[in-house]
Amino acid sequence: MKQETLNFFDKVFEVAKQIPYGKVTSYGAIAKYLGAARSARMVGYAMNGSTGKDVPAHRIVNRKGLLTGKHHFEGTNLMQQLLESEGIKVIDNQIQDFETVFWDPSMEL
DNA sequence: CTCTTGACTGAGG
DNA sequence: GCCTCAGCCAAGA
Repeated sequence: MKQETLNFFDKVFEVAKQIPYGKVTSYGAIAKYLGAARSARMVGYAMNGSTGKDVPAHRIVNRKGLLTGKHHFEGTNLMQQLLESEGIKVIDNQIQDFETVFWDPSMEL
């Protein structure tokens, strides 16, 4: 399976889909796993097309555990609602116990 | 090809 | 610990 054949966006989606329930990760972690540690911005950029797909974009936050991408969701608190539904505590767009729920693809995969 | 934009990150003050 | 600046890279116009 040559992942090189996949577009950068597709790679991001594949990794995002592998994020376990009740866990979150950062753009940089995904980018690093894809071999593009400096392309964290691209990860988020790619997520623009995540809506409508099976990609749990709500599980992806920035390195601070802040829901920077919530503005790309339909509602104003939809992203937070989804995370809380998975047992992740979120207060004011900030994930609580971020280290506990953090999931690093380059570490687990 | 060049310029702009962006759901980021790390370093410096 | 917070704010600002610069670097990073890919896609779209």
